[in-house]
Amino acid sequence: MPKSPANTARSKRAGSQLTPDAIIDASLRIAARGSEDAFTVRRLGEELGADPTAIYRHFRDKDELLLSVADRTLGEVLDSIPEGLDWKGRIRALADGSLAVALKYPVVGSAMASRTTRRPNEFRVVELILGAVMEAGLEGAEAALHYRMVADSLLAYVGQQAAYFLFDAEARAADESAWTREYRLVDPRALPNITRLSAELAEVTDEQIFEATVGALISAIEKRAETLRGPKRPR
Amino acid sequence: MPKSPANTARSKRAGSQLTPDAIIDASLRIAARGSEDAFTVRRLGEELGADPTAIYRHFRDKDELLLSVADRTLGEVLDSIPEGLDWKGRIRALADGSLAVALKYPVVGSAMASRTTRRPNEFRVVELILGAVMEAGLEGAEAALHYRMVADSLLAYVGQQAAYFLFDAEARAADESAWTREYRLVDPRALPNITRLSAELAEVTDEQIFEATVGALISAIEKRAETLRGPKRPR
DNA sequence: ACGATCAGCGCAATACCGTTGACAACAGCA
DNA sequence: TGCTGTTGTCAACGGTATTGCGCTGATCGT
Repeated sequence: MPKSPANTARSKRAGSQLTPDAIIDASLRIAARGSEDAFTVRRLGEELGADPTAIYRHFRDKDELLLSVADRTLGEVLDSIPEGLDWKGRIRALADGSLAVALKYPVVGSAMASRTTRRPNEFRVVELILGAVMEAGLEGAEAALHYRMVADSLLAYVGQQAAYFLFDAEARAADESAWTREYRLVDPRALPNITRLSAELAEVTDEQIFEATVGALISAIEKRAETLRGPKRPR
Repeated sequence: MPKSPANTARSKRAGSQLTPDAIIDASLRIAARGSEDAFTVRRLGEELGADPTAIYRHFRDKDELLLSVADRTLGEVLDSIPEGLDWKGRIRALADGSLAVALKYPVVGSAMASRTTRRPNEFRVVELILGAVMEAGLEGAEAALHYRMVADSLLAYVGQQAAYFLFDAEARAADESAWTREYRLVDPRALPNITRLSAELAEVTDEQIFEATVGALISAIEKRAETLRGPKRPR
């Protein structure tokens, strides 16, 4: 019963066509097709040219596969972050990279928004954010709290964007035109602010919103660090 | 054979036992049971004492039902916000109320995080947030942008919390103990920050994180309003 | 007052989905 | 050579949302 003793000496005769990595690759190919192609076990089998259920020889269930896929994409994000940035730059790079990869593989981004993979690359992300908030000047419980703020907010936001992106283009277009249209048709007496700002509301872009959100998180860290540093020498 | 003798009174034109409101009520009862009871069409039929497919006489599909349910809960949130609060108070009340109701009906909260209902109560929320950011001193495109920042961030965060809450208690407990356990077992050379802060990381509470996040959003609005107001009279 | 209409409901069936158990082929080892 | 365990295939199960058909009973027109 060589169930899973660590030795295994993988060199010898990996008699299988299917490897975890190959399955993850195929999953990413499907995920990259977004809403045009559902990410199902059967579809995955097709992509691999194998029986769908063969996947269960390598992953306990679809959830475990998804976690592995998510960890791979997390690695993509981390590797895209250049060296030598200051703490704000690292957080911005992490945010931008996360959003980009979540929109590239929307199914993964949306499914993992409320999960924790507990795999290697997740720890690297934690380490990165913690390092950033500590460089900003926070310590101990304050650093831990602000790490969670950044991580949770970012993950939630990015996951939500991915889920929204997963709507097929048709439904999304209807959704957005409805916004601009219905905002103008609203009762001006009951909803004066919407009426007044209907034009501006229609013109806000996702990029602006994301930038503002990330900026808010960074400012919060900065401000907290200043407050904690300041009391001896009030400015 | 009329299904159940109960209704009768229903004067005219309401020969049906099932009404949209009754279905929404039943949906909320199921949703309130969280992860103990899946929110499926079949279960809903059971709850109503009717055939599951009868629901389709009142809602086009499950999605439309969910949107209606979500709008009802949005109303709950809005009605819980007291009069006479300043803009910060109103945003905090909206945030707290949204989180509370999303945790009360986690299935609804998680499913609607990336959707827009385009129903009456959603407009009321938009109006409320817009009013708040304008009272804070923002106008036009700036007001629209910061409304979206607050709305999107809040919805995403709250939805993510609801989704996480939906994990059954067993899995969640394993998840959390794993956090505290694995953070201590991590390689201290590769991940020094995690190692150093493992104790503090385990002690951060959800309430602290939510408070910090909402505070960051409010601060961002305040700061932006100051910047825009300030240029003539730099402090 | 009576018959026609028709909305609301139950029932059976459809098309998916993830997952499992039994079986066959095949590699490595004794 | 035969044993054993891994890996892929196949068929099937129980779950999901949804749809088409037929019945029934209340409503309405006459």
